[in-house]
Amino acid sequence: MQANLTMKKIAKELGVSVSTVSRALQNHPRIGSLTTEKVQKLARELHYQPNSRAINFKNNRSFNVGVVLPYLTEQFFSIALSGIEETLMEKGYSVVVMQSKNDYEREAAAVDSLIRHGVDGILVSMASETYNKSHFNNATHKVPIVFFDRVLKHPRYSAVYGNITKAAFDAMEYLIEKGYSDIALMNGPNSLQATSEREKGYVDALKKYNIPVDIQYVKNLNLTKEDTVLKINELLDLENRPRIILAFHDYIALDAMEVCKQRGLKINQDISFVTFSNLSFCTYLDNPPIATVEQFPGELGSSAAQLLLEAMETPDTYEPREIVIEPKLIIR
Amino acid sequence: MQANLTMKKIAKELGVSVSTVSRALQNHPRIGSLTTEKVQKLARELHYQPNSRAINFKNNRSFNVGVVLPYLTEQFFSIALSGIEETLMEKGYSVVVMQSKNDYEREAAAVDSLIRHGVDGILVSMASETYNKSHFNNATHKVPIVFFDRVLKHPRYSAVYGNITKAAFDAMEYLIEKGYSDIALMNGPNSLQATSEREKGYVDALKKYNIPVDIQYVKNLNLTKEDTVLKINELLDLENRPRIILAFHDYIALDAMEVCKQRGLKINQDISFVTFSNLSFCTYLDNPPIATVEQFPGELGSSAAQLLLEAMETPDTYEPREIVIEPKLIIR
DNA sequence: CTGTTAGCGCATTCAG
DNA sequence: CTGAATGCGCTAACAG
Repeated sequence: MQANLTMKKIAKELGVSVSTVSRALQNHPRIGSLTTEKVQKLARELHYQPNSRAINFKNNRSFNVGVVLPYLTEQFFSIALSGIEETLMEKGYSVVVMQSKNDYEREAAAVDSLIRHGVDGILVSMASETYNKSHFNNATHKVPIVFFDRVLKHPRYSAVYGNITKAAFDAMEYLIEKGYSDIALMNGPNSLQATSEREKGYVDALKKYNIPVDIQYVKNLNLTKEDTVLKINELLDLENRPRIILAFHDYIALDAMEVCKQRGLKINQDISFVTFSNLSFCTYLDNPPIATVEQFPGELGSSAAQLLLEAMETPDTYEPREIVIEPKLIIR
Repeated sequence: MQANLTMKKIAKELGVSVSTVSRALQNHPRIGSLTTEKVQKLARELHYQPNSRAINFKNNRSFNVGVVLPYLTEQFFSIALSGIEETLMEKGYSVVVMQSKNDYEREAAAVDSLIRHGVDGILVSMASETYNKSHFNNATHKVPIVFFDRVLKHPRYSAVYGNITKAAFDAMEYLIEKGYSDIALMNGPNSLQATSEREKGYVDALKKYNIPVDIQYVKNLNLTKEDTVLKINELLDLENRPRIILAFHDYIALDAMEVCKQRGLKINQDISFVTFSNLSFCTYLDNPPIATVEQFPGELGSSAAQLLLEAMETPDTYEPREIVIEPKLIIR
């Protein structure tokens, strides 16, 4: 564990100066080929590794990028992270990851910690409990920030997100055209931008087909299982209970399905689901959601990473902007 | 994006020396409380942030830890990573993550890249295709390495892993006591240590109950879907096809179940499954595996992180060692 | 072609 | 109590 083989030692060993070693190691043209050879040979023999901390320091770059997301254990985010990692790795960057657990304090601490750890840029998918944006403002004075999926829409920031309004509209239109009615919406928390967008798509589609919007059919969830159980029960207790439920994501649908089954309803017969995410395991269900909106989390992540790369590598010409990834309705 | 507010500037501003600023900022006792106050006030107003790259350089520490694992998108690993992140975050470390995609070259490149990025330690869950260990040997000269789950057993390295032999034995014993016979094993790739351990537990249990080991019942898979389909078909083609299948993990079981259904077999009636992982969504299946071995990936990750912390913080007294996490058989 | 020097930001030792 | 000087490892401008 000797991390202290510096150029100085190999310079002394060879009786040359440190700068000669430095130059020889980077194949500087103005160094004699004999010297270069000699230096490189010894460096190899001694397993010389340049001290990255010194280089980071000197260049004021770390080639590290921070990622802050709600939960690593949610497949949506781990897929996004995977896309991020692949994109950045190709360009020689490493990914430093932190979980906010949807908590504002943790998110602020994570952003702060990343800055202190010296990352060159930050990717964020916001915590649902984030009510105050000052931690982003502070951070953006030091490094560029790009949001993905759970974005902060503001001219100062770049953001990559799915067109949720259209996705919701398309899903509704598909269902309505298919002849379904009594469609309820189990939406996300108020704090998420996507929640109002999803509601808009839902309402727009109903309006287009002159179907009255029943306010009782629209529920916002806080994403805990208890709340899901509560809200699905409320929906099932309505005198005209919904035939179809548009669910925030697959896990909400699965939890709701359980309640339905307990109450004696047959899935995809008495009641069906459409979800906003396409988790691989749903194909294994005997009665999966009849349709699902694929949001391409890997693309979201890698597009955000691309934007960040641009922001980091050409900061002078970089202008914050938004990229919209079109989700795709998948009929099962 | 001005990342260049140094102590020098605040020293000049206040007409004191840089060293005074440095000391004031760390509440050095030998600095006048007025000066300290004055310095800290200005630092706060100017949003002074110490340059972490300079500090890393000076202390020869980065408080970054590298994690190399096969796939972020596999829930087992994302849960492990989550455990790692939680444990390290508490101690002020950040996590740099890289995927090996089970490829030796990528794994070696990842380890190398982490070293170059200046991490203080590395956690590894080995790629299944890793045949050469020299990248670990090189790395361990610079920073400590701890393996988790897919471990390299060697006195030089610490490792945290599940007791797979016992888990397999327990699962088998449960099945045998329950009266099941004709139990097949869809195991992992040869390259994984756990594969032979699982086979040992399987064989040991059969021997204990004087049941002959049928070599045709034991299949090693390469974890591609095609191979899974191939091997389950081979098993189903046997004249006495298995009644129970012990599967490497849930996704193998799910893919195998599909084939079974296509061939007209009823799951949990004609054929049942037991798996080596407890993925949350299995509880939503209509016919889930009848039992599963919970391996506590989060614990594996956080225990490995603990060992690494010890190795990094008290390198002089640290001795590599192994921690075994006992898996738990969960009957559904 | 190669050596000397300076400097990145900070902590620390040595002087006052 | 405070300032000046030093050095971490490396690169690069400046001199030969």
